[in-house]
Amino acid sequence: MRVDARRNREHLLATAKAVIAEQGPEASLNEIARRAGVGPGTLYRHFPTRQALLAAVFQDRVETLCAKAEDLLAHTSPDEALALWSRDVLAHALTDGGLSTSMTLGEAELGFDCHAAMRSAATGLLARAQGEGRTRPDIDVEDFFQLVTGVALAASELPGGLGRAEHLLSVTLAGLRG
Amino acid sequence: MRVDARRNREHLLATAKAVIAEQGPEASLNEIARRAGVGPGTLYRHFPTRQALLAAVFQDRVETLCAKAEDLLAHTSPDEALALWSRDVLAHALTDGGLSTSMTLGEAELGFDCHAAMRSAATGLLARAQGEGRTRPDIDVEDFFQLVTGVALAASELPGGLGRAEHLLSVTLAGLRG
DNA sequence: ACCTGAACACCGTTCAAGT
DNA sequence: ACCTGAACACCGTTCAAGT
Repeated sequence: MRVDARRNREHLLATAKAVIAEQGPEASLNEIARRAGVGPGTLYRHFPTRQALLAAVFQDRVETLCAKAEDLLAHTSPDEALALWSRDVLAHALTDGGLSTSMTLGEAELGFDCHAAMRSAATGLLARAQGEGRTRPDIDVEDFFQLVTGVALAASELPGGLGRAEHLLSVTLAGLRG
Repeated sequence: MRVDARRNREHLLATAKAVIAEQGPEASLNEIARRAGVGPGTLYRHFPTRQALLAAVFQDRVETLCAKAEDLLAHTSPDEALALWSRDVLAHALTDGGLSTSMTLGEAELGFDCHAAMRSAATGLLARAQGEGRTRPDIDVEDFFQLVTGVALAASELPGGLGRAEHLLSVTLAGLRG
């Protein structure tokens, strides 16, 4: 990779993070390129699809969430771990519409498959909560994610912020216990 | 209202219903006008905003939902009425992305305020379920709607259809009972 | 090898000109 | 009074031409 290419990529990514923080994940790609002082073709060269760009933008946060899952798995009781991680996922989801992108991301992008990473982090927490804790056994990882995603999507449409979202999440978590 | 204006309006509405059934609520307004054989200005004259158009398109279904609520209020037990109505709302939501529009609709459009209508229908069902039934008292109508909307939004992003959505809803309803 | 930016087909929206 | 459709400023996306 040529030096100017590498520099372009980094600058595009930094610009994308800023613009997406301002305008959300639907931000105009042309504007990102414009602000980065680069032609639209250059953006497409580095990030062939919007999803590829979003994966790169959110990668850090998803990795942090996965690390947090490992940590909770090792140091917290089954039910509490699941509840705490759900809240973290919710907070991530409410920041720049991060979840819908991280969750929906189907295929590996840039050697980093957000969907699989989140799924495997959640699988451990959920299985333990179902074995040693009080979580209903007829729930799978996909159900769990859809419920948390649902609360996040609904809460992001109406005002109320994280506080309201956490209230809704507490209802959902109660449902998961039966 | 002139006869040609009235005819244009009706034809636009019918065309909009068809196009939205095909492409969802984000369908191109220009295309709706084009298919109706009318200039875009004419569509804007009759429906000044997209929300106004969507309100007209979904009005029948929202009215049906409200009538159903009245019915359940009169003829079904508190808990069952709330559960059955939730399922109806969910089914509506999964058809052409109907819910997000009906729910988010803030102000009166065409003398028909979807949001208020749905809210008042739900208020009766929820209050009764909290008084005579087993529903948690710390839930208000807005919470209830957000939770159902959340399940609908999440279920509409991933495959699985109404069946999967009903499974998720059952978890949420369990949560509403504490 | 990589960047460039004009170009294409769209979008929502407006508004002068018509009837 | 109502309709018309060209026009405007955008959008995502592509690709020949440059360096």
